[in-house]
Amino acid sequence: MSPENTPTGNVPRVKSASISGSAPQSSSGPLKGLYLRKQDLRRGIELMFFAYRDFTGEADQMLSNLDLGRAHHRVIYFVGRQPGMSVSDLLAILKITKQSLSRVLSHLINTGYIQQTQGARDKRQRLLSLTKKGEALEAKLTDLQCRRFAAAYSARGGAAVDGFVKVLSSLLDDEIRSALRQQYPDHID
Amino acid sequence: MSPENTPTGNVPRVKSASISGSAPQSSSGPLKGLYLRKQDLRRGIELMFFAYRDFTGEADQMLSNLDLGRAHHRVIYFVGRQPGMSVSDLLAILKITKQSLSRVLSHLINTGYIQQTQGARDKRQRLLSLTKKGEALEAKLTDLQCRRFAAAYSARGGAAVDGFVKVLSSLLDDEIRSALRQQYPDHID
DNA sequence: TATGATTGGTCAACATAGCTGACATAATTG
DNA sequence: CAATTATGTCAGCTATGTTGACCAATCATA
Repeated sequence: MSPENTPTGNVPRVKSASISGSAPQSSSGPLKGLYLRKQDLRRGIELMFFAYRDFTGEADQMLSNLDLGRAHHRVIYFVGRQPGMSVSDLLAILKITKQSLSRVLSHLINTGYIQQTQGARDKRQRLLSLTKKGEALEAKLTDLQCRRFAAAYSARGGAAVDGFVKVLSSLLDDEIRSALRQQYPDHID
Repeated sequence: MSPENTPTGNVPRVKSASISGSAPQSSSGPLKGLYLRKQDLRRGIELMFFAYRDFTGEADQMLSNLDLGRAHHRVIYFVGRQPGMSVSDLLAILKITKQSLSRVLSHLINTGYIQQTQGARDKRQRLLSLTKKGEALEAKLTDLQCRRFAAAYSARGGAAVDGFVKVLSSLLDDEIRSALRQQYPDHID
């Protein structure tokens, strides 16, 4: 990136999407338009990378002790969130192929974390839910991650949480954002 | 998770890390302590999952057209961010094994995206930097992701960005957070 | 009711990107 | 000189994604 190599003290900005045309002044005002500098955007990129890795790290560790991976975690998490969901519901959320899901899901069924029941209205459907064993694992994993969020939220306060949720929502693809908007009744969007 | 199955309208909270002992009241005040409900924490978990996927999606697409993957992207990104870094610097950032890095890095060197120069002070070091070709690719990829951040930041404003950065920082492992604190002069932490 | 679409599953093969373990070379450091 | 460090390499394994080709059961409808 050529503007990255501009000489000392320069503050390059991205050349798109300015909402109000007004340019930023001086520095470091908490509410000023001064958060579109290249360095601020890169900080966002890097925070997403590191935070995602740390956010998943503890759960990954616990999972590996059970010979499970992050893919299993996702299945357990979303089935626990919405028991009775169909396989195609899950595929739509995870956005992976059914062959990829099958490997993981079969294993979770064979090892007694997840059970399937035939759909009542549509007998083709295999509705997914956690077994007692699955619920116990989901609880441990989700508690781990919730604790991390609770600590971060508590440390930063409600206004920061509000901004966090708003910005994350705006980072989503439109399709996903509108899907989530329906699921969270009090979603900030 | 058993509290997940509590009957209608219940609002279970996580059982740790309350900073001020004060309990939350009523609902929906933007600044109140009412952001530690289980559903709020799960929303955070899910937003991280979806936002990270969407955030990396566009770049992944562009990379796959060049027969590169996300691992190559990380190398290109961090070398572009800090040209002249050593291999062990990069390993410390990525937290992968040198064997994993080697596969990706060798490929990037062979295909002319990255070059190595012998360290002056320590001749064992191979200092990494982007070639012109590498700079061009880094620029395209980073621009893609910066655009997404710029749009989100613009849409939500400086206060939201501030909260976003604060909460993401607090989600980090301590070790990473203190490392980042040094790199960003005006970091909110 | 016959046909076509949907839901879910399977087999096979492949790619990416992580891992461990065992070595090797060159340069630095004590 | 000996130990440590920085880097690289070979070999093999695992997890998780991908295509493509099928198949069976069920549903919806002309």
